[in-house]
Amino acid sequence: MRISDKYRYLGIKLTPQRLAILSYLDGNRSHPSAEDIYRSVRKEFPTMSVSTVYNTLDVLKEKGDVQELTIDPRKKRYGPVNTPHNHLMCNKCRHIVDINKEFKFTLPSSMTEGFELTGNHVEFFGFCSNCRKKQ
Amino acid sequence: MRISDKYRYLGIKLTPQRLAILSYLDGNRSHPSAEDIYRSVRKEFPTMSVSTVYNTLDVLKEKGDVQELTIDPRKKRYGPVNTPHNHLMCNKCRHIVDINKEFKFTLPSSMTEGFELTGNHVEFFGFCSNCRKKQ
DNA sequence: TGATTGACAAGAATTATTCCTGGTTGATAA
DNA sequence: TTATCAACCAGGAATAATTCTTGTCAATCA
Repeated sequence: MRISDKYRYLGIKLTPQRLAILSYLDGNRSHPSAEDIYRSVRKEFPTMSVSTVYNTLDVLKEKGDVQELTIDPRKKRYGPVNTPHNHLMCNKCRHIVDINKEFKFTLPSSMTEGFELTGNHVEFFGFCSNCRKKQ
Repeated sequence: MRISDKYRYLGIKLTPQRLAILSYLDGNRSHPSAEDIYRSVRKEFPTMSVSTVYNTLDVLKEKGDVQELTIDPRKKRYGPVNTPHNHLMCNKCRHIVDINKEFKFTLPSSMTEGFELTGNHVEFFGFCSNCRKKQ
């Protein structure tokens, strides 16, 4: 099902704002924050407000079309679905390295409590070469 | 190296407050927030302030003795190192299920950019049985 | 003893996010 | 076509978590 059909089916409008955010995220590997998205989409829609960005991201996330990433403990970051988002973060300086590798695990259904799994995210942590020196 | 020796070696004081937080987290599987830790440790140290909790957690984290967890996008949560913290979260209602399974894998050193790895965290996401009904 | 430094408490300031309100739009049905 | 209704959105206020700042204290060391 195409996404526009899906939204029509759900009785939800795929408004220009929503499309703009979706297309900004499509293929985007930079894990932007809401603020980043706001700044970019605002060029096209100067009247758009931050709350609309948050609202929209929530809607798209609920529909499974956008991923909320939890790499950065300070703020939420977002990305398209269907791209692996695995990261390695330094405990000290928060430097983040992308791990371009996909991990496929399955969980025994006894553990999933009826969830429909849509993806996973593996976060490695440790100390980067700079911070290793004095720990 | 014992932790007290390590801290002496680093020229850092393992103060009563720091010890209290360390021991509160030791073996703790409830992924408490800074607030939770504050409320608990305050019983023993009534004068302790929230900023001390945050400072202390930062120090302990930098030293690799405490893990900052990113399960909950609303606030930071903390846990002892060396315990697996894997989760399954609903994209819609944010319901979180603990996955009591340990995933052990390594990364090829070509990907780690000189990091010293100390752990990992696997987060599964999807839709819980309630939210599956209307997506 | 005096100076230096790390640690701490308290509260102010900041920042990301959510909430609220009122107006607008677009689809639907009379 | 027009009325109705719900979804949508902008703007800004409110909230909650976290960080920053400042003054004080205690331990360490010259």
